[in-house]
Amino acid sequence: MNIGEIARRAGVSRSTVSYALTGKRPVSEATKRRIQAVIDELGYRPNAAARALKEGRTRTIGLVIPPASRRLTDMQLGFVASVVDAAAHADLDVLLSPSGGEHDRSFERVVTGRRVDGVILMEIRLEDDRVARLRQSGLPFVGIGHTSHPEEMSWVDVDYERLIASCVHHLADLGHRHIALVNRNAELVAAGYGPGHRAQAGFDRAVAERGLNGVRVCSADDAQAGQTCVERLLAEHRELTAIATINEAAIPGMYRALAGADLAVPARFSIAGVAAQHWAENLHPPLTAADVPAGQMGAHAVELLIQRIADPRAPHRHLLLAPPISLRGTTGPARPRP
Amino acid sequence: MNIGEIARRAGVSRSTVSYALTGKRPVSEATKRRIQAVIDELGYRPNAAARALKEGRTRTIGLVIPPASRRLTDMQLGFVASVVDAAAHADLDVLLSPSGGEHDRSFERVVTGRRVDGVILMEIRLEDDRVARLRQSGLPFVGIGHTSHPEEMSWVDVDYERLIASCVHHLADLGHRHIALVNRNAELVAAGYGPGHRAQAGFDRAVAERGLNGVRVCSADDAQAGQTCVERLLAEHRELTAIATINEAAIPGMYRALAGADLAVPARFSIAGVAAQHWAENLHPPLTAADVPAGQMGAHAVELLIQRIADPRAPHRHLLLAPPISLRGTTGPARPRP
DNA sequence: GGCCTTAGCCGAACCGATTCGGCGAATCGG
DNA sequence: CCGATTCGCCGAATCGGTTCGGCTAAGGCC
Repeated sequence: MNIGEIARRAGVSRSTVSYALTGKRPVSEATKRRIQAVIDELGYRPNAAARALKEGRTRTIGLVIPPASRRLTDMQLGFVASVVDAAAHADLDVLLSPSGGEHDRSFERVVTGRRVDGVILMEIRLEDDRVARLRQSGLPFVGIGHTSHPEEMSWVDVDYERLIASCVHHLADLGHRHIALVNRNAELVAAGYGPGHRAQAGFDRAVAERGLNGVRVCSADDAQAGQTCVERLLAEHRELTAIATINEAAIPGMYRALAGADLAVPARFSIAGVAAQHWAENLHPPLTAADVPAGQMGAHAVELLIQRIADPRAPHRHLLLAPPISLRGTTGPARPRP
Repeated sequence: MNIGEIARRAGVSRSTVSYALTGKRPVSEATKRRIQAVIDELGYRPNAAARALKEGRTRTIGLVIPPASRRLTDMQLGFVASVVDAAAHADLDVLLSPSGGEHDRSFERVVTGRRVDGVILMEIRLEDDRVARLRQSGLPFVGIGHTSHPEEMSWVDVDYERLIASCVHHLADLGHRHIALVNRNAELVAAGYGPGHRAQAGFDRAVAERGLNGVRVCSADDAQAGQTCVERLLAEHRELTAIATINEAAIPGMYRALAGADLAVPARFSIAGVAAQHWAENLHPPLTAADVPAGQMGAHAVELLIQRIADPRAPHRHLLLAPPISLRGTTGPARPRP
């Protein structure tokens, strides 16, 4: 079921079959039809490996995700889904590669084995050696997130700094003077996870600008941890009346901690955050949050990558998204705690 | 940076480099070291396409997931993660292919373009034409889930029938006489989604065996739908005291509906279900459920697939998992509703 | 009618690996 | 010391496509 077989049955040469399929040289209508008939009959598809070998491109992109052991957040899941979707629309296949854990063999295979035409990198650290690795390999790549040298690569990202600042300003406008930031898990932030650092920066800036009392804490990325984190927070900072957060997964636990402390939301306590729209809407009550358009981001990343593959020496492009805050009713006027 | 370059710099032939790397023929230690030195210096990796072309295998497996538009359940996410993980451990790459939506081009490419050595198929319908397609193509594949002809393919699956029956028996043992089954969304079940049908079968069987009053409903797969579904259920069946469910995503909404109706769990109302362990544990209160070991299932699927690739004519193997119910405190003795 | 263009097709080289047959030298047994 | 094995390596074929140069016949032009 190779091109030679098709050629033989159609009574033409292999090159003619190839040209009939790609259209890169003229082939008579009659011959085209004859070839197509044979192809349909035998269900022939060109061998991807042979084509990749000769053409020097694989029509495949790599998607580097956090290691499987770590659970993806709802937002990350949205990225993956939209990347896969956008790639499918562009007739590209997606090769998944978990990295950051123990098996960096997968990442190495993808980067250096010429298995893909380009790479989309998720969960980027401020100093990320995968970026260095990709840069030196010359493989086109686009980040979802960026490093401390944003100009040296193409990326799309969420402007966590600005968004968290917006949350703080929003809360301050409502009269809140004592606000906590609940960040992602401490190891991630310590390892230089960009969103974690930028959220801190935005929080600090807004707190300073408004002359507020700000507290920063980290919580592991699950509901249980969110609950104990906020319980402690409430106990240790009795004047606290609001929380800003980028830790999606911990939010249900925060709700529980507040309910347990008899602090109704938003009557007695306010929460605002940055989260995937789907997640924010499905919380109860729905979270007032900057809705990260995960679906668009993945699509943009694919688009950027396709351009980069087409012209690897074009200047880098960046896309910093700062969606507006959707008021859903978890923030209200400050009321001092009893 | 191809094998010829390495060979030239090491002063040997290309075949010797190949044999030095694969070890399929003896090569002297001295030559091996010399070759390895050149390889390390240049950072050479064999071209995957060329190797795939010659060897006739790609060292890649395809993972066919539900279309990106649909959100993956926590359980499905667990499958994906564990498949990727297990594949990485076996030095296999994973090609993602969304299917079932509009872009079945991706599926066709994977199946017929010889881009993968085998396929893992998720979310299988009782009558699934992708299975027919794969069978006729001769490509080895393993299902996570199975069709109405279970003997004609290899698969791993959760014994929903037995597990839901166990839930019902457990509830009956606690004295519940009026039990509802909350299934996955209606379209999916109508389309012949296996777990949905088998859950119904198990529910009906157990209800009949214990002479109970059983109600079957479907709920869309999100919290909001779960809430309205249970609210209606409670209103229309005032004697109901327990729910069995396989609809993970709807459970938080069910909790809310019960709380809204002043039915404390488990004091006045009981819930038992089938869910990913991680999900059940992170609910509040933690759900009494048969914990689907999503992680193991993905690993098993990969293992089965590897065997199948190695010997495509070996008899099919099946793995039907029926994990025990973990009592976490959402079920208690029946108490008639006011 | 002769010459030039062009459409339409063929043959062969090539991409970068694997793999098989074979060859020279070293080793071994008798 | 000679024939048989074994070791270590090479050369060439091969996988299945794409692509380039070239050939033939038909058509256009003066």
